[in-house]
This record gives sequence, C-alpha cells and structure tokens, in this order.
Amino acid sequence: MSVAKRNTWQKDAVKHALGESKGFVSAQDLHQVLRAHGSTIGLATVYRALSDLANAGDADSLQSPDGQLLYRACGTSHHHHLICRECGLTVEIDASRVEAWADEIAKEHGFGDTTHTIDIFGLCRGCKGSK
Amino acid sequence: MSVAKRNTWQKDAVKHALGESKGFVSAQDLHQVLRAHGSTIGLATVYRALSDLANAGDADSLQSPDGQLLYRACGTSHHHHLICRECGLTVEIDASRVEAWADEIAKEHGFGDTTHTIDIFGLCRGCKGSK
DNA sequence: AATCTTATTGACAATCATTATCAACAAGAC
DNA sequence: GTCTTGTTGATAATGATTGTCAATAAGATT
Repeated sequence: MSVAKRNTWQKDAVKHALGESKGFVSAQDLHQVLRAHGSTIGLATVYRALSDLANAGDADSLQSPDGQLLYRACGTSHHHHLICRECGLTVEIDASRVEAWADEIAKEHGFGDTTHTIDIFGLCRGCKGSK
Repeated sequence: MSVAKRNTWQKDAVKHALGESKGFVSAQDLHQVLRAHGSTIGLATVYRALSDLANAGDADSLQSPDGQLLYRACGTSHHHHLICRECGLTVEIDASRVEAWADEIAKEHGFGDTTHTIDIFGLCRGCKGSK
C-alpha cells in the first residue's frame, strides 16, 4: 500500500484544539479559536481535518438542533451524549441498553445497515439557575 | 383573546400534502410536489406552514443525517422513528422504554428541561435488495 | 542534501437549505 | 362593503458546508 496520509501541523492543530474544547464545537468555532491563537489555518482545512477525525473515529459528530454539525474529541468507544443547550457542557452517557434496543427494533422491522441518533439536550444545573 | 390566525388554502394544501406523503419529506420536496399538482404556492409559505404545523404538534420534525429538516404528519402522541435512508419509508416505533431511560439519565446528572433525539436510520427490506 | 512525486493546503467560488424583507393581497370582524 | 392586519410570494440575504485549483510542502528516493 502506498503513502496515503501525511502529517501536517494543521491536522495536529485541529486535533489539539478539539481536545482542548469542553463540549461540542462547530468547525466555524474551531476555526475562529485557532485564528484567535495566531494560526493561519484555513477554514476549509478545518472542515477537512474534522471530517477526517470523525472518519478515523477520533472525533464524534452530531447535528445540533439548529442544523449545525458539531464535533467533539472522543475515544474509540461508541457512546452518546447529554448536552447542555445553553453552555455546551457535555456528559458522555453509557447507552448500551439503548444500543441493544435500537438494533433489536431495526431487525424486527427488517432494516439493516443501521445507524442511530440518540442524544439528549437540556439545561445543566448551572444554566437552569441563570434563567 | 384576539384573532391571531387565519385559515388559508395554502395552509390546508401543505397540511394535506404532508398527510399524503408516506415518510418524512423536506420542505423543498413538498413544495415541488405541490407545484407539480398545479399549485402556485410559494416556497417560503411551505416553510412557514410546516414550521407552524410542527409548533402546533400536528407534524413531527427531525434532522436528516445530511442536515436537512424533514417533516411528517403525526398525531399528538410523542414517538420516534425508524427511517429508511434510501426511500424514506418510516416506521413509528414505541420508545417508552427509551423515553424513561432518557429522563432518568438526565435527572441523574442534574439536567432539566430536556428534549431528546432518538431516531434510527437504516435500509429497509426493499432497499437492501436493490443495492 | 537535492530532487521528485503527489497529498495537502487555503483563498475563493459555488451550493444548498433556510430565513428575512416587504409590497401586494385577502380573511374575517364590523 | 369596508377596514384592519395576518398572510402570501418573489426575491434577496444569510450561513454552513463543499468544490476548485494553483501553490505548497511531506516524505520517499536518490
């Protein structure tokens, strides 16, 4: 096999910045953060790097309720999230029970090649008070 | 209380067309269907009508994996969906077990005012074969 | 270290869904 | 019928994401 991937400071920068972020962030946000720190990275590159990370399983992606793609660094294990809609605080939740349930339901109806979207949005303790 | 809403043939058309549709449809799709049937309804109006229906609880909305907003006529009961990513076929699924689980998890972490996104995408029996 | 190949970058244009604007229109009250 | 004002629809505006492509640079090869 050939040399398919090259290491660039841009990819590292995105990966690192994603790791620094608390909750889920959009590509746009991440780009602005990087620029604010003096980086000259391009927006398209951030999108590409995030997409690659997500494909490689080093990042998790989901759609925010208003349609933006959000990313977050994560380990390899599949899991789901409890997300504060106000401050972006994210709690990883174990969803093995729901996983099993989803697969079961899908099989039951003859569906294959399934993916699921299971996320809970709410207001965390802190943000509940400040309303 | 004052007269806040007016009945127009446009709203009826959207509601009716949504009812006719099998699975989830985008506003764009619905607009094209309506135009194809000879209606002169405007795209913006379809968006507004769908948004209103969703607010009123007469329609259910969700984000497709590629970021589009999809709508579907539905009763008032809260439920979730198993959706064919190829043909849009939709199966309503009873998710009471998952509902309970979601609430429990949220409470456990001090989250309030929660909403959740629980949807399963896959290939239905028919579309699995035609690949 | 010099060179070569080609994956990658970044500025910018192109898409695409959705929302905002606003003058013209029409539903329903009087 | 008239009047008020919610509603419509053509169009522009927005905003996120993706495509384009010449210039750049990573890493293999010499």
